[in-house]
Amino acid sequence: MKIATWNVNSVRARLPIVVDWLQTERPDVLLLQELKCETGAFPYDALSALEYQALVVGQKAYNGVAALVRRPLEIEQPLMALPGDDGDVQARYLEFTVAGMRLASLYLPNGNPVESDKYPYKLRWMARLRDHAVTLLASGQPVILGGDYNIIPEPEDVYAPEDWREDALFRLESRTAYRALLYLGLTDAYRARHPAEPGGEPAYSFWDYQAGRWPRNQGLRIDHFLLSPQAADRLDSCTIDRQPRGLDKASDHTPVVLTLRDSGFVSAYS
DNA sequence: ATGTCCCTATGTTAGGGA
Repeated sequence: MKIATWNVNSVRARLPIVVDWLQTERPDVLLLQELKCETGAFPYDALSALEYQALVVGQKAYNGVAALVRRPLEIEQPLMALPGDDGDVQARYLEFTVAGMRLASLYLPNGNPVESDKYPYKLRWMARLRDHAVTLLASGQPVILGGDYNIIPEPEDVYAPEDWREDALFRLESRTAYRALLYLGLTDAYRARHPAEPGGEPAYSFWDYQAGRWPRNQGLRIDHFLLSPQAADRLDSCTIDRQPRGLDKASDHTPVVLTLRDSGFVSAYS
C-alpha cells in the first residue's frame, strides 16, 4: 500500500503537476491539502480519468483537504471535519477507512503571527486532534494521520532553528502540543526510517517561494505521517520526493510518500 | 532588508495568507 501526502497550494493551479505525478507514481491514496477551492470546483473529472475517486472538503480561497483513492479500493465511513468544535468552519480535516485502515488528511493551522487569534486557534485545534486521536487509537485498527502539520518537530527539521525560535511552527508551546500526539503512541514515519544524524543530509518537505529558499535548500520538514502502533508495525518506507518542488509552477511543498506492508509482525513461534 | 505565488473582489491592482 502506497500512500502520499502533498500540500498543493491550490489544486487547480497545480493540476497538471499533480496529474503527471499520479501517472508516474500511481499511489493507492494521495492526501491533499490547501486546495483553495470550493468542493464543487474540485477537478473530479481529470482525476477520475486516472482511476482516482475523490473525497473533498473544500472552502473558497483558503484551506481545503481531499483524499484521492485509486479504484477499485473503496472509501468507507467518511468523516468530513475534526470533532470537538461544531463552530469551526475551516476546511482542514477529513478521515475515512480504506483497506481496513483509518486515514486522515489534515491541514493544521499555521498559527502566525503568534500575537493574533490565529495562534490560540492552532493550539485549540491541536488539542482537538489529540483528543480525537485517543478515540482513533482505542479502535485498535491501523491509523495513519497524514498532512501538513505546520510543525517543525526538532531543530534538525529546519535550516536555521535559531531564526525560527518564536515562530508558531517551532516555538516550544507548538512543539509540546505535537509531542503530546507522539506520546499517545504515534510514530513519525519519516524519522522512524531516517534518524537524524549530526552532519547528515537535512530532510525538508517545504521551501518558501521567497528568498531563494529552494535553490539554497533552506526548507522545513512540516508534512508528516503519524502512525498508530498497528500501522507502524507495517511500515516499509517513508520518503520525500523532492522532484515536484523543482518544476515550473511548483507548490511550495513536495510529496511525502509512505509504503506499508500488507501485514504486520508475525511471530516465529506461532 | 528583500526576494514569491495564489487567492478574491467595492476587480485589470491591492491586500491577505502562507
